Amino acid sequence: MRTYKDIRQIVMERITSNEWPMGELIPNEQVLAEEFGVARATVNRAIQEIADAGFVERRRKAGTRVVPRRSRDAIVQIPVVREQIENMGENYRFALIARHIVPATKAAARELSISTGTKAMRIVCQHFAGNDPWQFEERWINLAAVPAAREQDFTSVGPNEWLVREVPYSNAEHTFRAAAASEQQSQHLGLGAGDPVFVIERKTWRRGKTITWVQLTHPGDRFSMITRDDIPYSDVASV
Amino acid sequence: MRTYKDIRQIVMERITSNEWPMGELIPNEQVLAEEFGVARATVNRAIQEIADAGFVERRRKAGTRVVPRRSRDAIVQIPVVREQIENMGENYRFALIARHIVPATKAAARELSISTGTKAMRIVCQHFAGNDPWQFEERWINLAAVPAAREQDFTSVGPNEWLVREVPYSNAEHTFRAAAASEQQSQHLGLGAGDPVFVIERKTWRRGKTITWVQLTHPGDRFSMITRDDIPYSDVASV
DNA sequence: TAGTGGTCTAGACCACACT
DNA sequence: GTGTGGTCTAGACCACTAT
Repeated sequence: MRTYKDIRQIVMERITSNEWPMGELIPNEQVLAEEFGVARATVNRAIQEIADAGFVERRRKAGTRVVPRRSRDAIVQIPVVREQIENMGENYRFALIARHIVPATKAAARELSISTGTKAMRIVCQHFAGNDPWQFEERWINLAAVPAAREQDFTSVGPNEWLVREVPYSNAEHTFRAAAASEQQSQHLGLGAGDPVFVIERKTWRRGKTITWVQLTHPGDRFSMITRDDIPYSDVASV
Repeated sequence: MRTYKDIRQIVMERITSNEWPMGELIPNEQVLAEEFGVARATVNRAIQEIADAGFVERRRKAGTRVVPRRSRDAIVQIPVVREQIENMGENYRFALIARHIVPATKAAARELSISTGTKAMRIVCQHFAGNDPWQFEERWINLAAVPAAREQDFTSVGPNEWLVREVPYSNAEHTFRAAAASEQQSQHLGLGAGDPVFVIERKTWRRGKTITWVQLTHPGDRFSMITRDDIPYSDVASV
């Protein structure tokens, strides 16, 4: 018997082979159910998932249409620094450089959505792969959102690992960019001044309160992010 | 009546509020169906989608368990350069710098999975936002995979737009990194030698044949990628 | 108004993996 | 062996929207 997965694959093949051209309507559920000899609900599930993946658009009465241009999404795994280093077979080490409770700078206040001058926690630290510096971390924590951070000294458990445990479900915004290393960054990363660095900037919040804002800086010559984006539900050979 | 979306949200709230703690089993479908007064299939659909989003793991006989640590995925929209520039309200312009059919270099042959010295198409071009250089493009096309490229001069339609039309459904691998601008890159992007650039590298293939390998270089001080990652199916305020 | 997708149900049977 | 999730069905009714 044909399962919804079979149907999902057949439909995807008809799309990717241009048997059903971009921009055109495909047969309706009733017709496909008869063709495949299954209930309409089975066809519905198959095509529903294809629509979720963005290859077709469905509208009541109008029918289901192959989406014209496939704008490509990449799913990037934001690395968890300890895991990333250990997966490389290197020894992970973390070093706290500074931990202060100080008035927020203008930039920090803007990112944390607090008033300039409000006290917040500033943390600077660094992560090593073996003996090589891997990541330099500059962080602000909004103490109004996470008051328990006051009790943490962050010498043994890094701020990220602690925050992930403390506030497991938060929204996030990431920015990736290339920059020239600041003097402090280049010193801690063992680079020359102005050398290129890859910066991941992350802001997380929950229920309207910003929790933390952090800049993670990596040596440009030793870091990259890779993502592999295959056509789902398809037999298009992936290698 | 309660819909599967209601149930999906209620279940997500129980997860994100730690009412159902990380690592623990949640009640089985039958129990939840009775609690919510719906059919088991309705509960199944709700939790299935939560499992697809990665918040729970389901195993027959073992039940459904809240996934312990939420490793964060970011969904990055790979920009389509023309759209990106036009969305900024700038005028898009494209300029072909070189188009040759030449023996593949060692690096190009490796990336295209062809023998060193096999003839392939080399394209160098550049994209402008208004009068400012925005992206410098260095591309190889595998002529064995896309023979029709020989007939294209790529003076009016850029190679990317042409390839997207010619081979709409291909698999892809993206790499993001920071680098120092090469001499050619810095000249065309109006940068100083060694200035930081953000490089997007893309390789696409279909049915085992690599189609193209391209490096897209952007001025580090004018380019970044941003991604916003909200907890789905949840009322966790997103601002 | 009519045609399409969206969803639910009650029941059934199956596949898997823990015991 | 047995309890869980995985899937299918036939029918039903609803929601939306193109015409």
